[in-house]
Amino acid sequence: MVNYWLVKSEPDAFSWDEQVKNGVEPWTGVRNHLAKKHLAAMRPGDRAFFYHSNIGKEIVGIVEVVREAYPDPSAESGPWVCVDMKAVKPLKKPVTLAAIKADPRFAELALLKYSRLSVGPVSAEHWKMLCEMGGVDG
DNA sequence: GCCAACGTTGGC
DNA sequence: GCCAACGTTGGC
Repeated sequence: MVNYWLVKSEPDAFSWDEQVKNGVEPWTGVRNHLAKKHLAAMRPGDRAFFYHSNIGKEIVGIVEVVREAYPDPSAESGPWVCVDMKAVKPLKKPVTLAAIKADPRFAELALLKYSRLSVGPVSAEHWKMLCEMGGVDG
């Protein structure tokens, strides 16, 4: 069973271009308990949208989880975890936040419902719709 | 255990 | 630069 997710990054801190260039990258720095719960639920093979927050405000690519949650080396203390992500492919056409908001079918999407959550689930239906909007196959 | 104050995130 | 949402902290 493959699950789908959406992860946010400020491109100033870590961008899709860097993800592509580096290949496999640890997804670190999550300091929110709900987001951490989502990280811990990820399994190798799960896929996630890579979203640029603040600058761009659009989904720019698809990544795949290659290593399940392990202790976040960037955390000095606490129970924080990270996963390793691998770039799969960019969207042919980035899907903007404005475009997502304009479609009422996305009202329940975690990205909209919990705007400050940096890691959230995406339903299979939403995944398919967003891939179509982005011009790629899931 | 409640709640006000404060900090951070992220959209606008 | 502002503000809303939300998490955290600290006084009581």
